[in-house]
Amino acid sequence: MKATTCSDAAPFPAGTEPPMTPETIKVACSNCNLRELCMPVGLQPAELERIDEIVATRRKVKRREALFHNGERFTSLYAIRTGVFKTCITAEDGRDQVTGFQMAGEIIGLDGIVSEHHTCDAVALEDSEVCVMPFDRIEELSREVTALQRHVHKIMSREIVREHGVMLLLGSMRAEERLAVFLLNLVQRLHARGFSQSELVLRMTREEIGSYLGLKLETVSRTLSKFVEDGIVAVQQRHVRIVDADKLKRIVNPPAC
Amino acid sequence: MKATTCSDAAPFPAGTEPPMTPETIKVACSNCNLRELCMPVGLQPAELERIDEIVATRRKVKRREALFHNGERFTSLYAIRTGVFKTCITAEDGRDQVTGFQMAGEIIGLDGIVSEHHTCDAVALEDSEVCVMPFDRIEELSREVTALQRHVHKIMSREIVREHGVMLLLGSMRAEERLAVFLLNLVQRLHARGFSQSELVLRMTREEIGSYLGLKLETVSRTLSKFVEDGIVAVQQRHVRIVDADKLKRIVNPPAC
DNA sequence: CGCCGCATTGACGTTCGTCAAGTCTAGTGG
DNA sequence: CCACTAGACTTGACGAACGTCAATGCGGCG
Repeated sequence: MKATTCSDAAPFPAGTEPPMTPETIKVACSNCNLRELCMPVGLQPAELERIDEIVATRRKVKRREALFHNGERFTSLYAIRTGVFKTCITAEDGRDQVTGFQMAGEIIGLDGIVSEHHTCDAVALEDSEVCVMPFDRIEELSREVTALQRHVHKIMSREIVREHGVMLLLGSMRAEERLAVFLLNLVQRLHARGFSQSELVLRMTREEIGSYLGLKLETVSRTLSKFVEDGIVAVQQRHVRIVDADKLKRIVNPPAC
Repeated sequence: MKATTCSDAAPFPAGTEPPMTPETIKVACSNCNLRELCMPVGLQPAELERIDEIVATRRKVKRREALFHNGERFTSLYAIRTGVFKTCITAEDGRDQVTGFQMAGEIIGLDGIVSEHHTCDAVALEDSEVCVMPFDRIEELSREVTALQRHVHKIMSREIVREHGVMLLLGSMRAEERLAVFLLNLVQRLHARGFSQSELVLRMTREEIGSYLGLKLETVSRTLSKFVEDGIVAVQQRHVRIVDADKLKRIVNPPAC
């Protein structure tokens, strides 16, 4: 059985408009099949029409290419249409830290608002496509469409809450717990996008996983191997099948005493 | 010499209005001396007047008391007027993680926007006072006052960027670096509020510092002791004097090779 | 004055990082 | 189509950093 992943046969058809020239395509959120992931729900038809004004263009980003770089001027937020990204910051001494992995329907670029410049790199882990949403347009429209204003606030708040969770993970969990949390989170997000609950393809290297989880790549590899020994997952390179989800959850939440 | 701290003789006089009844005092941002810390700058007089509508009341919070609890319904953001808070989340198994320490002029409660419920506890580390800013009022007004809208976005983005920094710290720094970063950050923020560049009073326990930095309290204590041995700081209980700021900075950023 | 919470310090153990060797796979070019 | 190579991954041996456990010290408050 072939693992379904974000880039393999998507549960939603990939395109909703007829074929066009690759760059600077005019697009509409109103009939985008990812709408329920990245846009507010319960909009009036008139509002929905206005929301379409937000997305200026789409942009394709090839594997290993950056959507934006640290230091670059901030102009837009990006909604991921297809593909997977990592965001990472780099310390002065060269150490870098993956701050997140983002997939279809998720928004990147929020870090740039405060200083008008991006403070991290966003790099595609596979060939990807994003909707470019100029931020001044978002601000303008969210003054008029209350639901959009609320939605923007929620997206930012959600990111803050997510990061709190990562801080808990990095601050107080052991390697096995970190990896278990990571796998469960990934598979849950993929499932929300119509993919398998038990199979996934890692789009990132062991080193990138390690960077995100505050571990060295060898520790990630060893911990995965231990999960395999314990019959919790089956691993073949980047293909992971969760064999015993309960055991995996018990690593995170040991049975109450 | 007595260390100046957030609660000792403040560089700005504590009150800007005549004495009133302790709870539910009507207040004005327009003549608050913390304005440049928590409000947008460059407002028109008319806008400034409208901003005053945001703060509904003030609220005093005693040491160890919570401003809000995890799970509580979210209604308002809070601007700290005096005092210091910690925010912390608790995992199912009881472990908890301090996600930040906040002081005068900083905003807490952003975590609650996404789900309409707070996802962390905010606890005063000393007797404190906050301005209560009902969020629906903020949203309403920020539809009309562009500078406020932009400001709200920046505050949230700033929190996201701050947390990226904490992730870097937790994910890849050693105990000495973490503590050095922590002390430098604290003293820098206090300095921005008119306090000493070299002296501070820790309002939190070693355990709380450890929780924030992903270390055990013993490690915090030992690392502080090492800093004292190395002539970097002088410590007496919670009073810390930075003796050699350069050495402290060199722990974070070792000289380039 | 005595108690209690907080902090310090030491001895020891565990976890994870480091270094190194070796394997596997996907991608490239002949 | 196949051989080659570079990058990714695995595994082992060892060591360092930090956690754990425990004893003790110190200060503030009732």
